[in-house]
Amino acid sequence: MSHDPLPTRFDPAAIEAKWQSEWRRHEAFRAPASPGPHRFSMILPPPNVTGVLTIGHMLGNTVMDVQARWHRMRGDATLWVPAVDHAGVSTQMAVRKALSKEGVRLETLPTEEIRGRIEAWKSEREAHIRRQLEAGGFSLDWTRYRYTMDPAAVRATREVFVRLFREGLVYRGERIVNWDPKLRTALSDLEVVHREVSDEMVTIRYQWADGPPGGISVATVRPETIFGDVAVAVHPDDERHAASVGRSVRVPLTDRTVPVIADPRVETGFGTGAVKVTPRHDPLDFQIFRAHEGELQLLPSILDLDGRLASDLVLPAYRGLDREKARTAVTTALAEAGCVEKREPYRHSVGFSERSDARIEPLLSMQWFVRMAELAPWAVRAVEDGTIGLHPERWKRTYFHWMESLEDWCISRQVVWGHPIPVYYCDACGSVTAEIDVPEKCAKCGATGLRPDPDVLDTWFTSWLWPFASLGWPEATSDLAQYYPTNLLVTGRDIVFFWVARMIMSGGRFTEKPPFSDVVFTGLLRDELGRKISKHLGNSPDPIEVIRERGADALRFALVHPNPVDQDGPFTPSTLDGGRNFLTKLWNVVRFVHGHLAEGAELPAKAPESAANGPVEHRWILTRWRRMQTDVDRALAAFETTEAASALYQFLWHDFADVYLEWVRGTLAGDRGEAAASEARRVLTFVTERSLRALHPFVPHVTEELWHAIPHSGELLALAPWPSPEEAHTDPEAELVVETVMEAVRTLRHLRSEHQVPLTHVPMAFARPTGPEAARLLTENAEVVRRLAKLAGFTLLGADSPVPPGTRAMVRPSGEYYLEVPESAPASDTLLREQARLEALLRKTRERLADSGFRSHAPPAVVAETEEKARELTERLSKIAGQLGPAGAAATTETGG
RNA sequence: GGGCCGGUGGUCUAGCGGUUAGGACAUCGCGCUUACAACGCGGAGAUCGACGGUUCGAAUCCGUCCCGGCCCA
Repeated sequence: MSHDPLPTRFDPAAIEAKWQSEWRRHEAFRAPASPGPHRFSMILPPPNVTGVLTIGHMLGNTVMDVQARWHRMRGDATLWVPAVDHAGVSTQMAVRKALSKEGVRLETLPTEEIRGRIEAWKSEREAHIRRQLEAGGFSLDWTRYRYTMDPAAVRATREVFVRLFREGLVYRGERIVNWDPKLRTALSDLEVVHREVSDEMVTIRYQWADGPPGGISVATVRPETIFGDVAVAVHPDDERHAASVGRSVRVPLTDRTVPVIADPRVETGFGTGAVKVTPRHDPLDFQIFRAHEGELQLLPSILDLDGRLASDLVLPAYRGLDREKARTAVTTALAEAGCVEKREPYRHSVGFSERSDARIEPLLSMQWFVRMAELAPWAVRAVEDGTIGLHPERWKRTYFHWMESLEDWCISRQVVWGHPIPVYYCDACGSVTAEIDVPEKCAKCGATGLRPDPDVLDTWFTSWLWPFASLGWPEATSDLAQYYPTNLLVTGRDIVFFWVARMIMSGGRFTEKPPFSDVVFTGLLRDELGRKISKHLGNSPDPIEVIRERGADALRFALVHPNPVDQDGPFTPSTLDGGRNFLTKLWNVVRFVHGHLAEGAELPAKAPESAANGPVEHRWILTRWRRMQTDVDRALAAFETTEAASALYQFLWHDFADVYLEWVRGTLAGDRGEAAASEARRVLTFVTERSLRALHPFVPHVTEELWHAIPHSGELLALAPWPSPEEAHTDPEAELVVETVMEAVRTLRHLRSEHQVPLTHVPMAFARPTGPEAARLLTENAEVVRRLAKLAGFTLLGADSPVPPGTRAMVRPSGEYYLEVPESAPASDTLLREQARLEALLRKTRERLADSGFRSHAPPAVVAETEEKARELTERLSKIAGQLGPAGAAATTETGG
C-alpha cells in the first residue's frame, strides 16, 4: 500500500486513464487460448458504425461488464468479443445525408466511389465507438475485435446463404414487400414502424360496364392507384352486394372494365363493403388476386421505384407525379367527373421506413426470402425446455407469440453497402447458382461472363450469425471450440425479434447448439420529457462527454442503481448524482481506513481470529459482510445486477460507514488500548479490501485505485480473486445486540432532535430496560451508546426507580429512554403521536385476534406472533401512559419542566 | 384488433398472501463534530389506479374497468 494520504477529492479522469492503460499493459482482458473447464464468453452486440453509442448502450455494456469482471475474478477464462456492425441501409443513409449537405446526390456517384465514401465514414465512426467503449472501462478483448464485413464475416455470411439456398430455405420470389421509395430498397417487416396518420377515405362510384345507370360504390384511401385496378371485391356473405358479383364495372377515368368478385378477405365493415383490388400495391389485394388468378389479369406496376405514377395505364396528365400529389389530383379529377360520393377524414395505422422515415409503399417485387417457419421449431424448443433462459422470464411469451406467426424474411436490399448476394445467373443456359467463392464460369454449361445478383443482403443476415461467426465459424477455429456456445447475451428489448430470435434459429440450424445459454433484456432509458433515449431521436448525451465530466464509474453505477436495469427508467443529468455521491462516499470511507493504517500494514488472509468471539461490533460487521457477499453472489448468478449493486450500496454506506466506522472510531483512536486498536485495524482492513473486490465489477477504476492504497495482494484488482464468504461469520446474536444498541442510540438522537437540544449541550441519558437481556446488552455497550448519541453519560435505571427529573421520554421495545433537556426546551407531542400510532395498531391487532376465523384457520405460529405483538403493544402503551401521567398531554411538559 | 409492461409518499421506485409498506431524490429542522456539506443526525409526507371477488387475512391472488407506455397486425 501507499502511505501517502489519499487526496481529499478524487479525480475520475486521471484515475480512469491510468488504470485503463494498466489493464491494457497487463493484457488483463485477453482471454486465454486454452481456457480449461471453467470459462465464460459473451459477444458485444455490435453497435452500428453509423452512429455513436448512446447512454442506453452504456447500460447494457455495464450489465455485461459486471458479469465479465465477476467471472474473470472467479477464475473463469473470460472472453468478451467486441465488434461493430456495417449496418448496411442505415450507414448508406447516413452517408447519403452527409453528402447531400455538400450538394452531392449519392445515387449519382459510381458504385466504387460510394463504397469508398462509406469506408471512410466507417473508419472514422469506428474509432469513435472504440474510444467510447474504452472510456467506459469495459473489459473487452480487443485482440479479438471483429467487424461484420471483415473477410471472415464475408465467408460466414456467404456460407450460410449458399447452404440455405441449396436446402431450398432461401428462395427468390415475387412478393409484396415493404418498399422504401426514398432509399429505393426493400425492407423487412421489422424495419417498418407503424404510425397513426390522418388520411381521407374517398368513396368512388364505379359504373356498370354494360350500360344501365348505377353501379357499385368503393371506399379507398389510395384513389391514385385506380389505374392499377383489376377488380372490385366484396365479401361473399354480404347481401348488399350479392347481386353485383359476376357483373363488370368500368374503372373511372379509364376505359377499362373489371369484374366484381367475391372474396372472404374483404372486410364488410370497411367503407361500403366493396373494395378496389390493386394487386401490385397492397398485400391483401395481392392475396385476393392470387385466389382469383384464373379470372383476373395482373397489370404492370403503376408506380416507379421512387413512388411516382408511371405507366401506360396512367393518364398522361398524372405520369411522373409523386403518389401524394397524385392522390390529390386524381381525387379532384374523380370529383369533377362526378364519381366521388363521399370524402371523409380517416385515421389509420401506416408503415414508415425506420431508416428514411418515408411512407412505406407495398410493392410487388422480385426479392430473396428465407423460409423462417422451417427454422422456428428448434428455436421454440430451446426456450421452452430452458436450454436458453430469458430474463426477465416474461419475454418468453412475446418470443413464442412471434415464433407462431412467422412470415418469411425478405433479405435482399437494393443498396450498395452490404454483403453482395452470392448468386450468379448464367445467361447462356439460364441456370441460377449460389457460390461461396466468386465463380469464373457457369458450373452447368461452362459459359463465362456470369451475371452476379445486383442486390446486397440485409445486415441482420450477418448479425444473426454473430455468436459463432465472430469466433471464426465456419472454420473450426480454436476460439469456436473453446468459447462457443457463449454464456450470455445482453441486449435491449427492442431487438428481440430482429436479432435474438434469429440468432437462436441460426444457432440451431448451423451449430446445433444454442448460441448462448441466457439472455438478459435491459429496459429503455427515458429523458426528462419521458421520451425514450435513442440515437434516432438524438436525445442521448455522448457517453464520452458524460464520462469526461462525471467519470465512467459514476455513470456505470448510476445506470444500474437504484433503478432496475430490466425496466424502463429515467435518465437525466441528475441521475448521475447518485453514482457520483456513492463514489465520493466510497472514496472517503477508504480514506478514513487508510488514515488509520500504519505503513507496512498487512492484509489479513482471513477474518481475524479474535473476531469470532471478540467484541460484538467486529462480529457484527463480519456477519453483515458475509450476508452482503452472499446476496451479491446470488444476485449476480441470477443476472440481477441492480440487486447486487443495492446489496453493496446498503452494506458499504449504512452498515460499514454509518454504524461500524462510527462505532470503532474510539477504539482506533486508542481508547481501549493498542491491542484493541490493532484488532480493529485488522477487521477494518479485511472488510474494506474484500468490499473493494466485490465492488470492482461495478466501478472498476475507483476500486482499483483504492485497492492499491490499502494492504492487498496481487498486481491488479481486475485479476484478483473474488471474495468468498464463510459460513463461520454468521452471527445472529451479534445482529441482535447491535440492533438493540442502535435502537437506543436512535431513540436518544430522536429525543435530542425533537426537543432541540443543541450539540453544544451534552446531556445525561437514562434507560429502563424491558428485561434482563436488554439490561445486559445496554450495560455492556453503554459507552458506545454514550458516544454515538453524544451524551455526558448513559445510566441504566432499575425497574422501580423514579423518572429522572428534567428529562423527556420515549418508549421502545427494548425499554424506556430518558434524555435530559434544558429548561427552555419546547414541549413536544412525540409521545402522544407514538401513543396514537400504537393504539391504532393495537386496535387492528385485537380485532384480528377476536376473529374466530383467524384463530381456527391461520397457522398457529402466526396466531402466537399476533398475540405476542398485542402483548408488547399493550405493555408499551401502559408505559407511555405512565410517562404522560394522569393529566395526559399536559404532563409531557411537566415531566420535562 | 391482438400481445406485453407499468399505475405504491411531490418524483423515481422496492416489496408480489400475515411487514409498524422499505429505499433514493426532492422537502423541513439541527449541525462544516479533521473520512465525507457530493456530508452527518433527526422529522414530516402513502386510504399501495377504481370497483368487485377469492381468503381467517390482499399492495400482494382472480375478474372487470380506467389511465400511461411499448410491441405486433
